Amino acid sequence: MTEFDATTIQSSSGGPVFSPVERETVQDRVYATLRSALICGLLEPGQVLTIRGLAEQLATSTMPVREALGRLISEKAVEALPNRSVRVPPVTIARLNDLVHVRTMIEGEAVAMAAQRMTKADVSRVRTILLEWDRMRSLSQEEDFDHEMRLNQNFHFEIYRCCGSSVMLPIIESLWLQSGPCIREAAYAFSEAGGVDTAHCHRVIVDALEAGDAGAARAALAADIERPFTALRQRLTTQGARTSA
Amino acid sequence: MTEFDATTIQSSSGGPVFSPVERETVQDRVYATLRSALICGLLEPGQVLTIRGLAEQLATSTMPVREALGRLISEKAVEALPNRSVRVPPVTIARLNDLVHVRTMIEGEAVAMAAQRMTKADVSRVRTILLEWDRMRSLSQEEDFDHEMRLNQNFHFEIYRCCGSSVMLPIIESLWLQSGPCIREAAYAFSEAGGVDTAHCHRVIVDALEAGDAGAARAALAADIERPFTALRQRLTTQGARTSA
DNA sequence: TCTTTTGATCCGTGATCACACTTGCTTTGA
DNA sequence: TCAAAGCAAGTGTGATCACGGATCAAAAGA
Repeated sequence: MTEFDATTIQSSSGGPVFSPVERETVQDRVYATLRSALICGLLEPGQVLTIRGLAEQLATSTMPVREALGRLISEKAVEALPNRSVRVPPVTIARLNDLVHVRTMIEGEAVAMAAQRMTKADVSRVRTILLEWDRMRSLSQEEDFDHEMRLNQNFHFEIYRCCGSSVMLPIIESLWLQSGPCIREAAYAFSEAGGVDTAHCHRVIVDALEAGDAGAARAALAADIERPFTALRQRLTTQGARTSA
Repeated sequence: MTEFDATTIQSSSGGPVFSPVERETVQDRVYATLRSALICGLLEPGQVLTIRGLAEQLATSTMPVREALGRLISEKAVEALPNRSVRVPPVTIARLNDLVHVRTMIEGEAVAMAAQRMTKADVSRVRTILLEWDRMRSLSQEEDFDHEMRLNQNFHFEIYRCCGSSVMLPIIESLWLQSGPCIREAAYAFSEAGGVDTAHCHRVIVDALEAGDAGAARAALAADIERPFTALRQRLTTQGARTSA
């Protein structure tokens, strides 16, 4: 099985020339689009999504959309109302605290595991993301939230991928999907309070990873997760029942 | 909103007569059927599932089946092969260790949280399940694995429901879905080694919950999760590549 | 006898349609 | 003027069909 057939095309170095082409279905593209929109917070909490509406916007039939929505529902990224319509979950303080607690526990374990498994190459790959981040900050004065959130996501998942648990990764992805709609607002709220600490936080994490200090990495990540949510929590408690309608 | 309309039918005691009827779609029934089969280990690891085949067995069209399978795929209960066919994930030692580790962490946190929140009524409800278990064991000499696994599931989730985290519950359900196909074989393997300790384990858990001792509850649960898997792990290492084909 | 090719069959994907239910607005009545 | 009935547009669910790709077995060739 691990041997190549006699007819397998090989390069002069002995390796195979072609890697399998990826076959992306329409459903996959729809799912990826919605998922990205959810994680980046482009969809407002409480917003109702209709199959036909999304199908029209995405210029497909209803079929790929309903299956993509079904996947998102079972990942708790969107919720199915008893009317059988679906909406992105509204943000409440209870749900916020719940998400922060679970994320701290699970992602904390992931970085702790990663800290004891990451090679020098792994760490330097993560540092590269931080460098790109710094360059972006210095170049563009106006803040590009979409790019920043994508870099943040890459930073974290580059680490999580090193934890060695293929069971944990999908769980963490689901948690990010659930906290995505909050995060955007949280990022805004936090940016006002001064977002430079985020970079500092990330640097502490990488240092801990490089030193193989699992406890320090876990603590630094906990701070990183907790920080934007405290700002959002304050905003929710003060202006109260705005999103509860 | 909390007031009844003037036209709301009320009983003589003042309460409403009718509660909302549940609307179960075909897709929900298909999903529930597959899910139950998966958790109870009725489906063999590595087995390939076809949409048309399941639709024929369940006497429906392909539509509800493909959507139910889509949900199960995104919950990692089954896996999608590059051929676009789906199968029950095969059992490997690495996956086994991964599942045990993650389950111990997450479910351990859940029982620890539950230990500090459960009321006397909650604890007695859990004890009732153990009593039913004892009665079942004493009555039928031949072992009814299906019933036993359902009681085990009820026991654990009755506790987890008390942890107060609506984010954790779906994650734990997904983990059970993933370890279901292994568990059946593990239960067989463990039953030979003497399964009376399971009842003891559960009793220790309930005692810890009643005392509100989070640490003891977590430790007892960890032992409960670990035990059947060690037997299965031994079996896999000895007879080796049986399921790897 | 073994390899290769060809053909039929099966399967997943996506499109389209019919049906039942919900929703929101208009009309009708007091 | 207001509330209730009625109507119409919109939505999710499920069935059916067409199309492209995958799989497997039989047949043709070396």
